[in-house]
Amino acid sequence: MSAMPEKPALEGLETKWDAHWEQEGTYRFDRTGQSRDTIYSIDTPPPTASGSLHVGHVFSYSHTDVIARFQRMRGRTVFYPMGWDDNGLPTERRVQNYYGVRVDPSLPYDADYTPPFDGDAPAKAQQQPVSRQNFIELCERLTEEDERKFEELWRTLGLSVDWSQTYRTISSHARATSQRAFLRNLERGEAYQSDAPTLWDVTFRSAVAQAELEDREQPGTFHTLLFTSGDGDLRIDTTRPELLPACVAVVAHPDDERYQHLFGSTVRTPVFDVEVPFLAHHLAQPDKGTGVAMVCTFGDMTDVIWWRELDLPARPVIGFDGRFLPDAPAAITSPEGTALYAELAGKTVFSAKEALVAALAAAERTVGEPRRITHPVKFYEKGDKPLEIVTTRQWYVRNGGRDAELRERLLELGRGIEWHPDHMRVRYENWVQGLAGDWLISRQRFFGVPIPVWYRVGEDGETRFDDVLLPNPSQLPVDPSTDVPDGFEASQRGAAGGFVGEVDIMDTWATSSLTPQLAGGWGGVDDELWDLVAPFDLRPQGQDIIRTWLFSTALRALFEGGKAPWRHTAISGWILDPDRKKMSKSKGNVVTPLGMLEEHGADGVRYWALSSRLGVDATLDPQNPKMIKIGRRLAMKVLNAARFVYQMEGEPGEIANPIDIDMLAELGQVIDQATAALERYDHARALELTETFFWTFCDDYLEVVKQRAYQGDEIGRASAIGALRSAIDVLLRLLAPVLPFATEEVWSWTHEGSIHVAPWPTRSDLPTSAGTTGLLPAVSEALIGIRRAKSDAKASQRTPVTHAVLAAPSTQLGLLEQAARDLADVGRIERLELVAGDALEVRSIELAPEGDAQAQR
RNA sequence: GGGCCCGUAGCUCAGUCGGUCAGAGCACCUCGUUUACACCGAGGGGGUCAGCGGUUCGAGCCCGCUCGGGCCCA
Repeated sequence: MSAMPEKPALEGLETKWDAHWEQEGTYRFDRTGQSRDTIYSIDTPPPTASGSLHVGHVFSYSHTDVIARFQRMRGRTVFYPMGWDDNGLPTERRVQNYYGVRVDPSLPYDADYTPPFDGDAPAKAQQQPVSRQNFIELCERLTEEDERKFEELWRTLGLSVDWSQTYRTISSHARATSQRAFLRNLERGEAYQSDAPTLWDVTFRSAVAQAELEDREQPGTFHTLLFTSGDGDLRIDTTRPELLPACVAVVAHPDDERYQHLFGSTVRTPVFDVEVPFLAHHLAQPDKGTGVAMVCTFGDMTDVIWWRELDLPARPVIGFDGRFLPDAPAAITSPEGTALYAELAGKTVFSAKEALVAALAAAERTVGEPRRITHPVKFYEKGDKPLEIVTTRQWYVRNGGRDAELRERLLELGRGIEWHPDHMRVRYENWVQGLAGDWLISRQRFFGVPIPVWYRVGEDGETRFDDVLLPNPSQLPVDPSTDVPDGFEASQRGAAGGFVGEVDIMDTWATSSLTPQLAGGWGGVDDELWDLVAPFDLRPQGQDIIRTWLFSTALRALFEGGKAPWRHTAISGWILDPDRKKMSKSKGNVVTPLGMLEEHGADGVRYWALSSRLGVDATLDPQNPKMIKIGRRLAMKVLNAARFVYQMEGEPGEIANPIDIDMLAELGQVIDQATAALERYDHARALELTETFFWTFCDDYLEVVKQRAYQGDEIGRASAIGALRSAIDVLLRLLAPVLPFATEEVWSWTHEGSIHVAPWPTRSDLPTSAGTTGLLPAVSEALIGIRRAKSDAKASQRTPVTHAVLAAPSTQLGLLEQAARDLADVGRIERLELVAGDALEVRSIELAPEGDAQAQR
């Protein structure tokens, strides 16, 4: 116990109690003697280490913490680890720019490597090539600093994380786990490689998955091209005339009256003069342009569908760099066509379009002027050039996109999870039902978890991609670009009869989808732990990553264990600025969370976050953070009210006074309702109930019994003090998950041990089992009447009253008589008369003459 | 084009099972410097529950349509 201060304050509580909790191991996860049922496990989102934490993080992580604290107080051993996502593009870029290096996977590891710069790399520095392993080590070094800052912020916010349970997505452990899971997917046929048209970012020169796409409205131009058909010129509108050399067919809708006679015939492309079939397909839109579309390999995903379903040849023209390939497709045979293609070779899409439009115009194979339009174009979410589609060999993981049975199992899994709020399940279901293909997990980047395979090289020197060489599990993690498969020598790398390593890495989600496994010691790392924590109780996360993180985690769990990775998922909303815009760095409306915590205090900030229900967006005006101020006021009130109660002298005794009993009975209801709300993950409701009662407790009950607690007879005092202390002890515990600092401070004045491991209150903690009678509400109402009478008379609330008449309906009259003495005391009423009436009201009030009022002071 | 969420006081939001639900806080106005609290307290005014129609004895709540806002997918 610590001494009760004369004037309690919120300042400094964060530092004081964080250090104390760390020292005492208050939030330490101790598995001794635990079973799965006694543990509450949380699959915490690992924030991106190289990013910065913003108020949205503070918001949603507070939602998680309140549940962790509630479960801990209910007696569960809480497994609440924290991860850092330091694997991925943001980290890759930051490390490149910080140290002035870039990965070259062909380089050997250098154990004594020193980077050319250390945070002072000039903007346009020539980046020094380093091996992947060296790059990973630099990443680990740099992100350690970020992670320390993050941890500090989380500690200031009061997250009850066990800081000895942290993991990093680029660590050796994470790479090994990620590779192990991939190899198991491969073994079971859930992962496979395939040569297929792939969405491709030409800037990053990497394949992109469906989950990473976004549509952006872009200006475009419609050109009308003239093909040659059996009945002469055939008009075809296109926004991508430059793909004409890649044209493999033209299509119209099977019901389109205009083209019935042409289905099954062939047409010739303008200028390149290639013969292509005129086919029917239901995806052709009759109302778009002339209703005929040219099919090119590949302009968009519809081309891919046509190509696949109509069994068309591939005539690719765009290379990995986004430029036209050097050689024309073999179908172009005319001298004019060949010559024209030679002009396009090596050009960017943009330049090729200009050149081809000019050539078409010169040949008079266009009609009218180009029409400017705006249309949605697919982009990589981190990219700034439209995606192209190129055919490449990639690795995929099955996800139900091409398998109805698997899709149904995923939907079933989703139905087995309790979603908070429930309607978020629909977003998951929409995503699963909308999947267009399997999950492309290979990335042509350098930093990340390598795909752990090698390929045999034939005696002819050709790589046999179908002859995959796997590491043995004890080797993990491996980097195939430097490690050597069993049975080979390093010298055989790339040699005939030898091997080559896969250079691609995995999509970051291929690692992030394993956060339960990473945190829980899956895969032989710590089997005992895994059995204790999996499946996890809770996955908290943002609504924006249901289609990525939540979905991919569910998928991996389905493959590994056949069931959902968690029992509950709690989805937090966005933070919006006062204009209802989502806060983001690019809009410049981001508030730094640490500054906010320092200015207003953690309890106030938490109150703001916890006033919002799950799944609901919250607004925050950084200039005027009303809710934070209200939370701060509540925390301050807690300090003052508790101090007032605890400093009353006298021993608590039997709860004998009717109003004391009724106050506790009301509190009993609050306990039940708040507990039920938290059990259904409705922290906002629990807070609202508790807070409302707390203010009534302070403003009305406390005022009413104050006099008796100080100067009443022994029985009256003992009853008041007993009721006050019981109530405060309960209220503090109800508020502890929301206001961990203020409540711990107060608790420490009169209790040993932390409030955060004290038992969650129940009705049986109360020194009375009586039901509510309506006395406390009646007293509140009477009190408001008395106060209003004084207010109307423009008198101070302290003004003595010589005589007051209070009318009440018979039901309340009997109750009020039980509290008449206390009411008279708080109103300073010399003679309080209770009479029957229709409504509870003050009939008359006689204030003492001014002189007497002065005398009171 | 399809799906989901939202629309309640000037603002931010609650409203559980259809029946004391027209609510809270903030803001505003008035009063008060009280031995827990001026980082304060007390009191007060303020709403056509987006609109229209339906179900019902009864609708903020259930159903349909319309309007407006947001998000996701195509």
